[in-house]
Amino acid sequence: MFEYVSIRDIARRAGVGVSTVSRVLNDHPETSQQTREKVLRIIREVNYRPNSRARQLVKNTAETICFILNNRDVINPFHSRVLMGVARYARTLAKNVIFMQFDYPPDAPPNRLILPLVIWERGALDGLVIAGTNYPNFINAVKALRIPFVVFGNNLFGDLQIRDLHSVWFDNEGGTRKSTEYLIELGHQNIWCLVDTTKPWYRRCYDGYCQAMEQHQLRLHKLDVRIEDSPFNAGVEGAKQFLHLQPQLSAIVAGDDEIALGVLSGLNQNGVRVPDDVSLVGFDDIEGLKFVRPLLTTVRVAKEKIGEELAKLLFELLQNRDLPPVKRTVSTELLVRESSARPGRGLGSNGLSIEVVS
Amino acid sequence: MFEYVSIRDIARRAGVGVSTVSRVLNDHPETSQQTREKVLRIIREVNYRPNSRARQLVKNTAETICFILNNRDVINPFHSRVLMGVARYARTLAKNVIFMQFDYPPDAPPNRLILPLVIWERGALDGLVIAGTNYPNFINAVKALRIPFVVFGNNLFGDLQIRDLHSVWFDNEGGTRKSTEYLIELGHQNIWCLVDTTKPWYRRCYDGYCQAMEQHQLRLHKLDVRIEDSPFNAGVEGAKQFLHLQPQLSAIVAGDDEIALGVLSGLNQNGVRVPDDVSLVGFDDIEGLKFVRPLLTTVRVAKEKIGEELAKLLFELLQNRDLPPVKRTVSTELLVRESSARPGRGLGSNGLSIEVVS
DNA sequence: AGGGTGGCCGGAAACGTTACCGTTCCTACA
DNA sequence: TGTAGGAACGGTAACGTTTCCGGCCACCCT
Repeated sequence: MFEYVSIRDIARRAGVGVSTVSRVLNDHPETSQQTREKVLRIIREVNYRPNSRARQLVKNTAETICFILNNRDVINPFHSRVLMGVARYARTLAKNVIFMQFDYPPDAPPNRLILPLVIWERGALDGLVIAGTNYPNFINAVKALRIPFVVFGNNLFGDLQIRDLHSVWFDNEGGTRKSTEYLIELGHQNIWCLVDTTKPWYRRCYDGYCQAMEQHQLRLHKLDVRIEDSPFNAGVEGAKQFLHLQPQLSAIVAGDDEIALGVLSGLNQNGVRVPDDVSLVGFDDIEGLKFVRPLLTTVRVAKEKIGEELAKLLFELLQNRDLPPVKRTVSTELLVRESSARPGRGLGSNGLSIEVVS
Repeated sequence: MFEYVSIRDIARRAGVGVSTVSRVLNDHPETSQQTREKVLRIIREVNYRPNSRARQLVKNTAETICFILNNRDVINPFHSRVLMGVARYARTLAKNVIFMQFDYPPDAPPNRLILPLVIWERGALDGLVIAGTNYPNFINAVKALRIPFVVFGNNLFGDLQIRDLHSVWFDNEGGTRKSTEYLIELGHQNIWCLVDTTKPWYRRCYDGYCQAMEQHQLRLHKLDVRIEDSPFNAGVEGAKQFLHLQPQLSAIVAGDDEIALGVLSGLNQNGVRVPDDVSLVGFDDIEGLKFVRPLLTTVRVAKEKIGEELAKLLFELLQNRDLPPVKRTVSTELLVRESSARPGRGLGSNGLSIEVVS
């Protein structure tokens, strides 16, 4: 190795006690100006850097949280933004963020779930941000460890008591309601919603769609598909079914942007033009779609803000362990672009393309 | 708080010494079968979980590395794959990965750089994976701390002595050489390379292109642009200049996929068809391009593999601090899709579309 | 002059482990 | 029977901090 200089060395060289050095390091007021300066000088001279592990041991804090991405084999653009939000917020508080990916079977009982070591052990973590796709068993297993945690709500499966959790959501329902209302205001009536209602998040989309339609006393049209792997492919498949419904069908609300892209692709291949023949709206505002024409009208989710709120809530919880469970929602914003237009042919997109920027 | 059970409690309850409990916990052989079982039973009964901080303190290891993403305000799809590779590899060794984003001015002297606390302090980290865009000052500042580190090489600026670093690269030069050679084999001769040679990584692309061209004694054509923010826009601009060169120009090698998309967009807008009029190849194989037609011929980079190699190299270095500096390169692979074809009109892409899958 | 007060500081216990070292006890072998 | 040796285990000193407690001294007030 190489020479390790500890607080005791500093104390010796400065001719003071270790507690004095500690006080200087931690900006405690009960030190005289000159001792403080002397100590600081020595510290700089020998390039002393305190050992955080020892401090954490005695202060019983890790200064670290864990962002755990469950049941995902990649960090998709959505979650990478969320992670960034968490990391950024944590940094303002000089806390660290451990990133961890973890897979677990949804049906294993909580006490049989083998959690990552860093979670199971004591002291490595102050708290946990649970992201990715999640099921009750994992949440309950973490709960049993009595470690403070917050959950990203939208991709949560099962019948958890949300009111017992600290969670952050984006407003899936409100967003889809907004996009549906926008279509209605454009003059569309025959609006279809393409979702997979076995997934709670798509289900909430559908609920938002229903609210808007019912308020305007329009008939509900649902195309309910099973999305296993690729939402894009589901969209392509959906488009095929929509072909039979043309031209009565005049607009489509897709559960997310990937589905919408599938629909777009499927319709294009069959000569149906968007938005001339059919209007299309998505959800999420995923990145990397600036190359696709027509530009997709969608609902923007402030992804980084979600991460920020997750971290903020967790640190609030760490400050006050008795904080009553709270569900926070990050609002969404309609982004009108090129894939939507008034019904009735010939009305191209150009005249209507308005970009809303926050 | 709530009751904290320590190794001493276990020892007391089991009627053994603390060292015996420790031996059981760490699978040391010098324990009898029955003591071991008794201790384990008590541990389960009271749900004891060892405190990792204390262990780390005495063993002088953090079991943790840090993935630091420098000078990026988002985790782009490329780096999210790299991070995933690092996290996955670390997990096989039961190590943790701290994720951190950090910005620094390229021109600040190393000793004036204020590093993140977790790096500067002792004990929080065993080593460092340096990713994102980097400059010599940061590397030197980390070097001065004597903390083991590895660097993702491709986005490195400046005249660092690479031979003094542990670094992992993907083969930018070889990849572009391959894609250029492929175009040459298709029959193209008038091939242009669109890059920004002030950036080392694009420079390496250009070098690869040159190697292929020179080997076949073809004339070099470089369109050298300055890319400040958006490679896509640079591509669009580049396309405009290419218009004047048509129809002599028959193929374009773009520095990366984003540039290529800009070129594609720019050419399309001006009625030049890809690949019928001009062939186009990119670099990186970025995700989310499955929606763009024609599908882009490009060079695939095994992004997750890069992360894996970074982590692997770092842990090797932690095992053996005297490991001589090594530069490892992850190979690339040509991905022939739809944006490239034989020169001479009318030859559409369909007949030539071959997907190479690893 | 004596006592009270407050600023400053040093000693040492604690945090929860691991690792070293020494002790005990049992077995095997001369 | 005596002893060597090894298995099993307990005590305790570390690891490098923070914090509590008590002591010293200077100063001020009565």
